[in-house]
Amino acid sequence: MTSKDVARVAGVSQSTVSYVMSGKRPISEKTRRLVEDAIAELTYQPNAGARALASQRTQIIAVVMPFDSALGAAGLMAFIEEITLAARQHDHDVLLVTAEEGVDGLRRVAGGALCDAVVLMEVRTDDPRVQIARDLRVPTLFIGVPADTAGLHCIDFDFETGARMLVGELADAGHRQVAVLGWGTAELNYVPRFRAAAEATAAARGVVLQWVPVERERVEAQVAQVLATGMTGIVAVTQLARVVHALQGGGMRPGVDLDLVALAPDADATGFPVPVTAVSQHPRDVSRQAMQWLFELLDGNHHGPEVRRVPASLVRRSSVRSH
Amino acid sequence: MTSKDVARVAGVSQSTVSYVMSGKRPISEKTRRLVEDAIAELTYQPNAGARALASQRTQIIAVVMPFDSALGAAGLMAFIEEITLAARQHDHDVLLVTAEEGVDGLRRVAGGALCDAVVLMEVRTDDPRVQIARDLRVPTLFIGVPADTAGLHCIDFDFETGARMLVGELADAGHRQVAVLGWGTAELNYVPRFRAAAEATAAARGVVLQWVPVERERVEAQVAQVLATGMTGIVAVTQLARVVHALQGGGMRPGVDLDLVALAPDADATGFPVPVTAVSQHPRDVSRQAMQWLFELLDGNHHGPEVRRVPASLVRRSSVRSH
DNA sequence: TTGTACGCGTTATCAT
DNA sequence: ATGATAACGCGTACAA
Repeated sequence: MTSKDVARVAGVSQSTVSYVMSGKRPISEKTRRLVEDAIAELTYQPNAGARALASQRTQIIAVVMPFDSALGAAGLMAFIEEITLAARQHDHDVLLVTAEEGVDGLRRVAGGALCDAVVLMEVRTDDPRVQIARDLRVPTLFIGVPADTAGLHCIDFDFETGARMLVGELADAGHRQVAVLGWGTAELNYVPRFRAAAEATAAARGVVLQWVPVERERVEAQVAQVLATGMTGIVAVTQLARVVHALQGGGMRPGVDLDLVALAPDADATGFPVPVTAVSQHPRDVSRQAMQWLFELLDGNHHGPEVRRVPASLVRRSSVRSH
Repeated sequence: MTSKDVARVAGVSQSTVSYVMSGKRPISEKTRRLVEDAIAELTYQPNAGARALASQRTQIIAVVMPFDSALGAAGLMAFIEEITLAARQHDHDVLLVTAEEGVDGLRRVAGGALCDAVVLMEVRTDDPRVQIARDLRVPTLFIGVPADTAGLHCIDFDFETGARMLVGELADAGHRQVAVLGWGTAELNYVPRFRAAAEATAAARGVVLQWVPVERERVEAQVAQVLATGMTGIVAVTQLARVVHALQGGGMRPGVDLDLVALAPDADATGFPVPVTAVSQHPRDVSRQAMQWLFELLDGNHHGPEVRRVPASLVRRSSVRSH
């Protein structure tokens, strides 16, 4: 089924069929109906390859995705879901690219004209893909803020403000020293961003901050170690479930024996007997805004390169004693 | 950068470039080097649209995916990861289609020649997409077994055997009545499959089976209700984390005060203080085998329509008292 | 072993 | 308002 067939059935020229579909030319009501009827009768659908070749537009967004993220599987799925939804709303599809393909993956999808734009997740502080992205023929959106953002479009959750809020909350509760159960890596872009802001806030508020790089399999031991020092102000930024487990194991009840705040999705923070005061990374907001921006770029609304942050907000629950 | 440019630089014809890349024609060592050097020099990459148009092959697999699955986010990610990896190994890419698009999504990607094949997840017992898939121009693989499989290619985990193993394990442990904390819906294809097998096994072993359709937010209450009946043999097929929590809350220790078996990924089953005897759905095995099959179909190895099952296996851990 | 020429199904520029 | 017609970039039958 090609547009030629439609043209034959409708008794018009092939180009008329094309113009009826694109609406880029005034068409008389009569021939419009003729063509539309033929399209319906033949259940015609334009060939994506031919359209891409002729129009230089694939209607495809490539998404470079990590498979094990500090966000967790649920966070990743939320990202993908929002991105796909937004794409479809703009008549685009989503092509999945694994982070494992690295720099080559970027080159492949952009260079081969497989896509009209790229969304890059789980950006590293010093990310080799940044270099490539700068002179790609397609607009590229970074979810995350690498060290050198010159010429880039970056958007991310405002980890800095989030860190300030969490440390501030414990400082407000009267703590003079707090432990931050932090990420074990420093490569992910937001880790140093979060950490620096947390430490600056601590310094400004006159509290001593101890950064504990959490290892997935040693959470219990590490929490026990922190508790042993008599510390009663804790910020958990990852592995919240295991941390809560470990605290309970140590006989310490959040909101009673100690104060716990977390960086975690609302679903996670409310999933425990004691709901946890937390800042959410709002993965859905981030991806929604990212896609909105991306389509503005595709529509030629040329905002220059820029770094955008999605506002942080803290929700108070019962894991911190009122004061 | 087109193959024409490469041809000019290499001093050969455009078709020679094409044949060098496809290997579908003997090429002299000399011209091969000429062409390959030119390709490298220009960092040439063939245009995907043009290639698809000429070859009638897009090198793209469409994956129709649910965003909230009974599998959980981690299970879904495992599927996507394996599918994407397998696709890349066969020089294909993955296009994401949301289950929300339903029947139209299928028609869109297949009819528009956007993809060479379709993988369909989270199939329902009575799935409207089955009808469409039968006369699609591209091979379609169902992950899951709908009621009417005539003319379809279906593959799934062997839920039937899994059910037998789990109920059998509790029967072996001497239980004369067991509660199955099951899925709350009956629409998903594997729910009735699992349930029927579980009930058949129970009947054959002379045990009374109580099927409890679990509701995400009422797990605690439902577990309490089951415990109140004095039941000490439990099969959890979903929401394992919440179930374990609820049991602990009720003061019942798996492997001590009662016997618990589960249908759950190994990672989940071992994530608790008491590791749980479980049958894993092996999402990675399922998707790997699915993709292998799919590419056999694409390569023209025409196995007829068929239903395949990925073997179940039970791993004994300490949530069941030895006997 | 290599080159020529056509077709794939659109979009878009000329004409009319 | 509509119809020819020329790209778009690649694959491949046909020639040489």
